[in-house]
Amino acid sequence: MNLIEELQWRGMIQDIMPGTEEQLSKEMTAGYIGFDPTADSLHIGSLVPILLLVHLQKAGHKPIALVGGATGMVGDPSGKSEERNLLDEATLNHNLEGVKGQLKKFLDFSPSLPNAAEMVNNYDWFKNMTFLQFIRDVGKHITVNYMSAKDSVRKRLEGENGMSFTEFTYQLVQGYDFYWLYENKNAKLQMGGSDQWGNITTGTELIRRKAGGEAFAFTCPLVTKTDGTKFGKTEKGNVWLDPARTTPYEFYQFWLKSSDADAEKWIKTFTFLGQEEIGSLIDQHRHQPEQRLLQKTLAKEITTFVHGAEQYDQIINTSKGFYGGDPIEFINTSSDSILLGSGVPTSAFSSALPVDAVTFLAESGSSFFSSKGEARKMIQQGGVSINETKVTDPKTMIDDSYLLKGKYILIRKGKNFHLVIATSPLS
RNA sequence: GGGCAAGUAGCCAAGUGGCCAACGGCAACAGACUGUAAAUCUGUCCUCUUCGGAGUUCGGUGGUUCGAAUCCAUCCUUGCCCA
Repeated sequence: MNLIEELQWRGMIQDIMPGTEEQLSKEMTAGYIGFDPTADSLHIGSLVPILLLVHLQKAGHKPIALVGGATGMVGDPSGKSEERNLLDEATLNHNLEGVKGQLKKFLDFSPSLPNAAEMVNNYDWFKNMTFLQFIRDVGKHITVNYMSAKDSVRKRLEGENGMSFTEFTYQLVQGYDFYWLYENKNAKLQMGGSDQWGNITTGTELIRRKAGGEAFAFTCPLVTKTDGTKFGKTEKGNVWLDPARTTPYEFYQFWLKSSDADAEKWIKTFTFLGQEEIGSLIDQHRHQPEQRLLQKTLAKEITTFVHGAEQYDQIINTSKGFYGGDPIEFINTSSDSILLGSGVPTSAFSSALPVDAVTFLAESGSSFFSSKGEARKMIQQGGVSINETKVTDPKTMIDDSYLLKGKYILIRKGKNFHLVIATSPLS
């Protein structure tokens, strides 16, 4: 199975330019993907592009990860119905560093490799480019008619919000990236999410017209959930790759909670397991869905890939402790480092016990209960347990007798476990 | 610069003088059912609350009125058309 066939099987190819497969089987090819520095960490939406680069490298080709120091200053209109706000330079630089640091973990940059991965920043070739230079050397080759025909542009022209010249220019800026990499790094392939197709083809067009060369591209479908809601969100927001933003434990739990239908799709896309193995996993899962074998495997593979095997072991231990048996028992018998190490959501309670349950929850420092009113409502709806006992009366008093190991209290909102550390218990 | 249209809660979107914290849908959270699924049904969903209420909203500001998201003036933003 060649690279394209494999990616197709994994459901990672949406559009592909004719000749791409031939190019890839002909010679070692450098291919790139751009990452936007819209935040200082990538989130799991960027995982698919990262995996594309990894697959590319595994197949013997050279992956180039481009961070958009220049394009990030402009703002990609693709998939956006409104004009984007520009980031200031300090934020941009901060984000760039964060994103670069993460990308480094996933690819092999060893200089000894013939197909060593490379990281570039398009700011490097744009910083000295003048406006006049750009419109003479680049803009001249592409017609406005061509640019306007792109979906990302057309939708905005037809829509109610219009589009600034800056965003209109974006595809040309990105197109020039491809051209530059083609000329300087011999990059003949660009990949990206399917929303990037329009921008990508502007690049190949530019290469054709300006350099008389031929370049290739394919895109991957955007990851969706079967129920149509947005992928990659939890109660607390985006799922990030940065353990400081989304703890490995929460990361693992995100995948573990995926639905059967999603798990079947995602295990192909997000893991490196082979066709046969996945086939048999799906088969087993269908016979015994309650085992959640697919979800467990999916979560294990991705968590290991992103956070490492050691973290995974710790998480699995914690997860089993909380969900498998008796959480109270687990807390009582585990060391602090095991309890806290992998990142079960925790918070510190700072007032003195005893207090009533509502106040306790509201002041637990937890993002799960933002106010007394909310805590009360949750209790009244039957959504709160303290130390695994459902709280039904908002006036329940929480005192020292609730403390586990003299300092912990286990709160549960819905199915989320949450550890509160009482720091100043009444004695 | 001129003409027309629009700006409502996280998003979409009703309301066009009092019954409006504002119909409905989506998303989100919780409950039941389950497999830490999905689907379905139920509740919550501006903020705070001693659950009795209290406070702040409908682009901004001023006005008319007993009373405005709704009327008037003006400003801002956006789109379309004309110059």
